Amino acid sequence: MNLKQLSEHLGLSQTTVSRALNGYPEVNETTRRRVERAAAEGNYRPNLRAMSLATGKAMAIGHVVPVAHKNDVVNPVFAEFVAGASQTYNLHGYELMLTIAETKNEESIYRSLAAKRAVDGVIVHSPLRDDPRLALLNEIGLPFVVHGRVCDSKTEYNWIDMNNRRAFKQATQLLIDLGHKKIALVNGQETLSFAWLRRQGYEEAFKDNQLEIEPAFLSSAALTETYGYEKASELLALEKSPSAFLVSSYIVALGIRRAISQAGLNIGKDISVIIHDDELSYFDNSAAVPQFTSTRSSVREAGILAAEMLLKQIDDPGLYPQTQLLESHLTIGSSTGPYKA
Amino acid sequence: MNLKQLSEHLGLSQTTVSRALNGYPEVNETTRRRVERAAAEGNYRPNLRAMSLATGKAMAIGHVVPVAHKNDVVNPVFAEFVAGASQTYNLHGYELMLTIAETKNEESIYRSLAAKRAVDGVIVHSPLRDDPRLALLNEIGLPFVVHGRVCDSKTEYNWIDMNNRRAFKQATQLLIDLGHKKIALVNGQETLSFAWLRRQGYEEAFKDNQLEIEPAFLSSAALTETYGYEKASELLALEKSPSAFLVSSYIVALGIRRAISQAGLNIGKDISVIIHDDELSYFDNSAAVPQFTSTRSSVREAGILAAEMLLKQIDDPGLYPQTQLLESHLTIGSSTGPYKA
DNA sequence: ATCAAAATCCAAAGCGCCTTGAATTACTGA
DNA sequence: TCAGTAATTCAAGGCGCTTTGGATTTTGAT
Repeated sequence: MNLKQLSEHLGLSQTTVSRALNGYPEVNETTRRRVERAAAEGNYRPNLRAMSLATGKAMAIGHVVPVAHKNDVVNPVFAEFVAGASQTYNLHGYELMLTIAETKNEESIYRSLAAKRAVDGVIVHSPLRDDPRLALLNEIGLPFVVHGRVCDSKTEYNWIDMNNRRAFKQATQLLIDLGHKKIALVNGQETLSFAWLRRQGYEEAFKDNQLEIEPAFLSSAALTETYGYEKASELLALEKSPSAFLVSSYIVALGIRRAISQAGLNIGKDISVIIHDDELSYFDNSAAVPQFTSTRSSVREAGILAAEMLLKQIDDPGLYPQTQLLESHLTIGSSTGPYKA
Repeated sequence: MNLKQLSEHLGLSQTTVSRALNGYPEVNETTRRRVERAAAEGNYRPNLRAMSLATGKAMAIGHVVPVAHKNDVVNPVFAEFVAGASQTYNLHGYELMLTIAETKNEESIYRSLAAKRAVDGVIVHSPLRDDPRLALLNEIGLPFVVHGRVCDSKTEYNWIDMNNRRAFKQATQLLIDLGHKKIALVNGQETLSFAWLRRQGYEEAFKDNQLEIEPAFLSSAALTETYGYEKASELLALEKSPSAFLVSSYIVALGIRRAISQAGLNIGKDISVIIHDDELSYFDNSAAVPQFTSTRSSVREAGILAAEMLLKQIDDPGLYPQTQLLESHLTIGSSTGPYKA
């Protein structure tokens, strides 16, 4: 069923039917209702491609998720973020176009999306400290929102981020207050800006308390369970081993927990652990007393907000770049306790 | 840069340029090269929407991922599957349109996708034992491939699945061979067909060995870490507690491991655990001696194959329904050992 | 040199929608 | 009653591409 058929069926012109359905004022209310009823009965929806062509809007948003290599880790955060964004798009009649792209192909994918007019804007995932995608997207003139921030950017741009620096400073301070000094930071890859900012928070807390950082306690890598396990095993075997771990994700913490229990130690008693909790739905850390003390921030919520921000930008291209900094909530669980010598 | 501009620039008709770029034979090789060069220089790509409208093909595939309620668990398997599928689409010039949909909205989303002509076909995720989506998609005539199988379907349809029944039968048999009789099955929701089939495999092994199933040892729920922890804690506290766990996912097994170590027991010695391993990239279980004994099957690979199957079906709508059953590999890790009284 | 066949190229129609500008009808006040 | 205005409706053009059917040029064999 297309517009032509529908309008013939109704004995009206295509113009009138189109206007009736799109809420234009210059159509009689009675007619409008008649049209709407017929459209519903015939299960009529405007052909998306024809509509797009006529209006010049793709009614789609691109999400380009980078992976380093073909079979590399897909950041588990992305599914949750996308679940949030998808909610927003559904509400506004937009589609979500997803591409998982190897980093080396990213530029050509963005260019292609723009040239093909496949999307009205994109969400940039996993920004780097100094991310070439900003310049690229500005050059090709595709509206975008970054999930995270680009630390070294000179220009303004739309972003939404969790306050990584503050979260990790706060968490470090909590550990210091508990008497810990040997605090290992098990971080994500520090070319990624979120990890870099977390490290800064960690360092600031040490500086504020005039404590020295032990370089061996700093590590960064892709956030897998194995990484957590291996790093913690290694650190716990040291003569001067850490008494606390500050960990960038729940998944990594699971590996750390494995190493700790294998070493015969007790989380929350012998060793303290604080994680950042993105509130992934299959890792529920929200019990009355959560298993992990954590800095918490819903990444699904971030997805909703990022999508809203982007749609706003698309609606009004003249808008001054929007930014939004979400605060995390430090929640005490059973994985932290006072330092024991 | 659009076709009109490009053809004017070249002093050719739009017809010729279009044909040159689309590989039609009726164009001089010299001309074709000239056109291709100019197109590359001008970074010309056909407008996707215009192309779609003209050809009647959307050049997009829909993935509708169901969640029970708005903030419910997004199956972590989906991200990995989609990463595979996306590879295939990139290769063939298709886009991936993603919707996270509450179950109650699914029907309207499929109908809308079809009526809007937004996609050429869809992948059906997380099929139920008796899934209404098959009839729906057949009714609206949208090509589809199911990731998994619908147990009670009378009609033929395209699917790709892992041999869940055989995998869990084999795993159960391994445990029985090791002397275990009290084997707990920690399964996914058994309205979902994968979980139902796994349960059947488990039951068949028991029957083959003339063993009785203890009903208290069967459980099923959404696959979260917490579920694993709580269920294992509960079972281990029983007077007659299981000596082995057969677990539907890595994530759930992490919770079980937590419960086991909290009970002061040792995995692989006091208690055996076998998991099904979807080879999620952030849970690497592929060490020389993996931490978990597992039935293994790459869900990313399944994504690649499912996408190829669907594209084939779209290319040739007359094709007889294709099916593909992937076998898993039983790999011995350090989480299993002989039964100790 | 000639003519049919093959090789190139082109003009124009059409995909399904929105939107401009004009035409028709209904309503208002004098 | 009638012009003047407001309320409805419509015809037609255009978005950027593919494709049909036809026109033109080249080629090859006689």
